[in-house]
Amino acid sequence: MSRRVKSIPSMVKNPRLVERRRRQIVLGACRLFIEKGFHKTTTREIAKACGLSIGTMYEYIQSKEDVLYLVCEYIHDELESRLKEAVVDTDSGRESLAKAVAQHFRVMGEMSDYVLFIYQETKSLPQEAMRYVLSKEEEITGIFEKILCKGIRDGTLRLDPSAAKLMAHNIMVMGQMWTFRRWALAKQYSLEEYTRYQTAWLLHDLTTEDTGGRENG
Amino acid sequence: MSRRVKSIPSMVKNPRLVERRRRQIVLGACRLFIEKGFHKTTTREIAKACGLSIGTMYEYIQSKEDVLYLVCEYIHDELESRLKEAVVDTDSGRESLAKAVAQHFRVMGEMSDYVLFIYQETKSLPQEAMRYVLSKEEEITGIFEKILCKGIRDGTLRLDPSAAKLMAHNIMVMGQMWTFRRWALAKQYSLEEYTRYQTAWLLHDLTTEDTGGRENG
Amino acid sequence: MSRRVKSIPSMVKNPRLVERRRRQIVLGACRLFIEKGFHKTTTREIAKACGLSIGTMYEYIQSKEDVLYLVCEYIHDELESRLKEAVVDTDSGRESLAKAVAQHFRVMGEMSDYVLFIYQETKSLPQEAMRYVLSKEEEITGIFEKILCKGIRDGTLRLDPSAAKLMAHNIMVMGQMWTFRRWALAKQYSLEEYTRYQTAWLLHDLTTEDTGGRENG
Amino acid sequence: MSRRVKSIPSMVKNPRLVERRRRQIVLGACRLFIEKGFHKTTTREIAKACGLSIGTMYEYIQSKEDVLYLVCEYIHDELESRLKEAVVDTDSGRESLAKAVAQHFRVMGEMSDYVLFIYQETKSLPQEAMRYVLSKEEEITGIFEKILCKGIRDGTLRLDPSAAKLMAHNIMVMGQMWTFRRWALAKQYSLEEYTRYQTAWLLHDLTTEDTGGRENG
DNA sequence: AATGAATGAGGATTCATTCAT
DNA sequence: TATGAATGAATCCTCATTCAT
Repeated sequence: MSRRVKSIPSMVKNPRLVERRRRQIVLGACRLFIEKGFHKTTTREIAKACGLSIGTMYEYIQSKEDVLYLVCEYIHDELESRLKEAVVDTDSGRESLAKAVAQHFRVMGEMSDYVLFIYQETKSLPQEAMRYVLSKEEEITGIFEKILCKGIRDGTLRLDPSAAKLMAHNIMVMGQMWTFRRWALAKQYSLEEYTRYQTAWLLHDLTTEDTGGRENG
Repeated sequence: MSRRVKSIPSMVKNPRLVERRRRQIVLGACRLFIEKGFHKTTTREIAKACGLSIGTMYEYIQSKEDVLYLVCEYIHDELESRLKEAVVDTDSGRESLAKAVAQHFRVMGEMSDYVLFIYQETKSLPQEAMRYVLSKEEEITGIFEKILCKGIRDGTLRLDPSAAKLMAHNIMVMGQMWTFRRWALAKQYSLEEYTRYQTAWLLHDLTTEDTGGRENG
Repeated sequence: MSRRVKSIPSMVKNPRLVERRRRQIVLGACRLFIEKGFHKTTTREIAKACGLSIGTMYEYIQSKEDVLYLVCEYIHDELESRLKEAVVDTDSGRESLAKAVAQHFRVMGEMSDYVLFIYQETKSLPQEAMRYVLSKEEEITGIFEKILCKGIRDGTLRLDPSAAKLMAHNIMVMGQMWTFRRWALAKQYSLEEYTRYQTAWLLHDLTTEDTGGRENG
Repeated sequence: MSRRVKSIPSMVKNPRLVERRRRQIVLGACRLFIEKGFHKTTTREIAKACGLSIGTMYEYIQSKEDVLYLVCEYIHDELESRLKEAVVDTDSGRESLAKAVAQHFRVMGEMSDYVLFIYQETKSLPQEAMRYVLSKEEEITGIFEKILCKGIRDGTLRLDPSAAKLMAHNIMVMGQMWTFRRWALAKQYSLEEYTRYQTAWLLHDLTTEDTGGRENG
């Protein structure tokens, strides 16, 4: 929940302008990074893509890695806000989960390339920036965790509370999986089918009695 | 099952030697790639790590990307053979699945770094090599698919046959997930707990009646 | 004696303002140049150090080299005026020399960093500016030359008149030497000892009979 | 006396070759540095001047500053060895001094540009390298100090022993002075006249009775 | 087969200076 | 007058690959 964003220093003072230019940079870079990957994209290409001169671009960032960070941050923000759209506090846990999962799959379908990119390039971030990006990922996962806990409390979901976090991660991955296995999955399933199967599995299980680590122990 | 390995040309004729040298290269490079990533590792470093001179190394490969390919291939072979160890044809589908899943989680736990690497750097392969690596991934997934189908046939597993492939992918990802979410999961779960929860979920579901895409449709 | 200062054009008309701003620039830049050297100091840093915006600063100069020139000029002016403080026309040559030399050493001790800077960066000036700075150096040397000539005329100093200019340079260098050899000299001598030894040598020689180029010829 | 040269790492293993190439680099760079100064010389220019490709050059150095160091080292070595040529152990202190001073002035006359360069660019060296270069300068100064001490011991020179080091520095500077004040001195004196006057002054003083710091104390 | 020196295109970044506001 | 955002040529350095020995 902490809004402590790693802030990147800029030579330019006007914060409004900084924000606008950085948005330009992010949008330009994002497209390129997804197309060619971070390492194979040159700073010159980024500058061109965002309509700034190389010098101007460097007024708003300190290094190419900063651009990567900005892009990751942007994608995560986008993912988070779009997921939150679907979460309404008045719903029951089960309803809330169903909606959130549906939205999650929808967003993953739409932002497929972005999520794949995050998966592949987060590791290229410097330490600190990476930590921030990962914490953001955890935060988003936390949305599902909270919903699951609510469902446990209001009795609409059946789940060992100590497995709630794990299940939240499972849900996250189940959505993201479309992005990094699409090359194989799409041969047989449409996104809709995929979503339907996965959702069914998920909700069926969470609605059925007796789950969670005791059978195999 | 296609053994059509993309073969990399070598200047050296003696195939025995080629194989030995390439093994050297793979082992040296693998360590470096995992430590620093493909792009941040230089060919000089690889040569040093595998105890060959730069010149000699280039007698056995044509480009740095070839090394990446060799490493990916090596990892996949390793993964596949270790998974296959646990698969015995005489078991029932359910037994076979239980064993394969257990082994899968075990291997993922042990080869964590390797799998993460595959996730992050496959994209850096040139087209053709990437296709091969992906086909290999599909092949491994196929092992689970086959087990699932067997279980469906012999009645020990309950699953919509058209969801078998999807479930196979789910199993694959569930194992790999430990590699790319360990940073978050390990805060709360040990690998053993993780394995237990996930396995339980999986098998519980596949043993329970009525799964697969109808509820939500 | 020539007051033909190379004048640097300014966009600003008000000469009072120009002078004030340039003083700001010189003081800010001087500190930075001494700390980091001319080349490693950026115009942005200079602007910041003198409390002006980059744009404003450039209203008062035409190039970074202009700043260097202004700083050199400032240092030379400072050196000259402080040296002249100690020169009184009514003294005999010998007395005058003793006082001037003492003051010279004192000033060199105090302005050590400045003098060192002049030694190291004058060469970075453009042709014309360099010529001016050198002429200024000659002018200061001229002060000693005049004193020596006076001493020759009034009989209080013994020196081949044709060696007067050379001896003036020697005196100059003897003072400046503390600035560029302090790293070695200060290990063994304090500034006071240094001054005493050097002054003694100098005056002893100029008071003794028969010096100057005949013995060795 | 310590021959502990700061050794610069090279990618190339053959030490003979390293030495040869570095000599090329030094000679090429030296000329350029003297012409244009260190900062205004680009690495490409250096590479061209020494007949190596930029890549090859960087096999033998690690940074542009390394080249500066090599050049400074080269100049100092040259200066030292040429000065030592003139020093013979069997001479008396006085004779030895006369010869050394003469040689010193001769060398300074010939290597004028080199010495000036050392004066102006030593400061651009990184810490450690600078320390080495300065220690070398002290070492050369030590040659004169030893001669002076010898002269004091054998009675051929009259000098307060505690001023010996200072006088050694004076001699060094007196020679170098031609390099950084030639622009003014040469207007009136030829190098020969200059040498004659300075030598006379120096030796006259050291041969006369009673010098050194007591008169003014 | 093995070696490692040579190559140079290409990349990230800096910074003096300009100019519209 | 003052400002500071914009510019892009210029710079140092890296590194995959080649090829003579």
